[in-house]
Amino acid sequence: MTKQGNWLNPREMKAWRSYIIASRRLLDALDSDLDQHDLSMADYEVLALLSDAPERKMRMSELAELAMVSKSRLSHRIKVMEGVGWVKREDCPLDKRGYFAVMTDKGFKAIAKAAPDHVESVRSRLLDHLSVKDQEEISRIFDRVTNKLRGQYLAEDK
Amino acid sequence: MTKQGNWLNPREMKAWRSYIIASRRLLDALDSDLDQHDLSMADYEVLALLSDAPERKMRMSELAELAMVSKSRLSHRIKVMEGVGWVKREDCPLDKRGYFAVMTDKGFKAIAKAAPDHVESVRSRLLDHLSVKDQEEISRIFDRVTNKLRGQYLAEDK
DNA sequence: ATCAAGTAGTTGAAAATTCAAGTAACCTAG
DNA sequence: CTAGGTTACTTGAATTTTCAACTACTTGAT
Repeated sequence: MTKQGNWLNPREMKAWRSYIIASRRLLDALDSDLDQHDLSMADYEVLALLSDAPERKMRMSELAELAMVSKSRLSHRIKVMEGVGWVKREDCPLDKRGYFAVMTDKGFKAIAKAAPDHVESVRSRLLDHLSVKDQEEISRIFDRVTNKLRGQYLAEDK
Repeated sequence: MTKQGNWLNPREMKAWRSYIIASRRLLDALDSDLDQHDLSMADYEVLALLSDAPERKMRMSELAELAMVSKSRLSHRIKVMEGVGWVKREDCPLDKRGYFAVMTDKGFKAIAKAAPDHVESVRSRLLDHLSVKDQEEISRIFDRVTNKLRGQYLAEDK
């Protein structure tokens, strides 16, 4: 797995650093833009997924998978969102091990309030600086990266 | 600051989602590749910066800034790295408030050992899937994003 | 010289995240 | 129908990160 001795050439190094630095700054900015709504990007994503789901409810596992967080983390997070009154748990009749996370009206209002600001934030921090061509390049390139990563993940073990 | 009502069109949405999903997976993969060396990306970055610095030492503030982490976080992190014997603190004679973080030989060995694997990881997870053209696009696009973010940051307040 | 404000860095507590178990239910081969 | 393995999720403890002081020093204006 470790074919060594291959340092990055200047072009590669540049691409890597440009990407990683912009990404760290960008994610920080987006996160701090969400502060005013008492949300993090991760929580936003969870609520956004829930709000789009049929009946605004989703199995914990599915939610964890789509939001790309661990089950444990989701579990903890849902507990605090439950405390705030944004979601409830509901047990699943078909599989008694399972639970649904169900968004409350209050939760829906919270995300409906945050969403326009978040969209504006994504725009002003990122999209506004990309031409149509750039956007297409980004989609193409990062879709490929995701596909490769998925392949590697599957190949590596489970 | 909130010019509203502007949802993302499909192209924008696609670019945003492709980027964010790939990035989350990529960063996760890189981080877990570093596990074998008992390092996180953030710690790796700190050590890499130190190892490149003259005398392998750097002022805490400068290190925090370049590594893009808070002073507090760096302080805590350096404390654990000190515990492992990778760095030491040394006080700065010119400014008695200040400290240097100094990389030890042991720390240097640790990062020298991790570096080739990390580079290979960045390659296999990202760079290998980018053409030369792609790399140039990435550099161009994300440099612009960083510049805009810097500008916004300055404009917003401090 | 003095004092107010700013800078460098640390600290401890609180919040978030990860990690390793743990519980309960489901599934399947015999 | 049942033992063994897997799946769904939670939990508590450990680690990490953030947050809000706090100390000590420096700087600059008077």
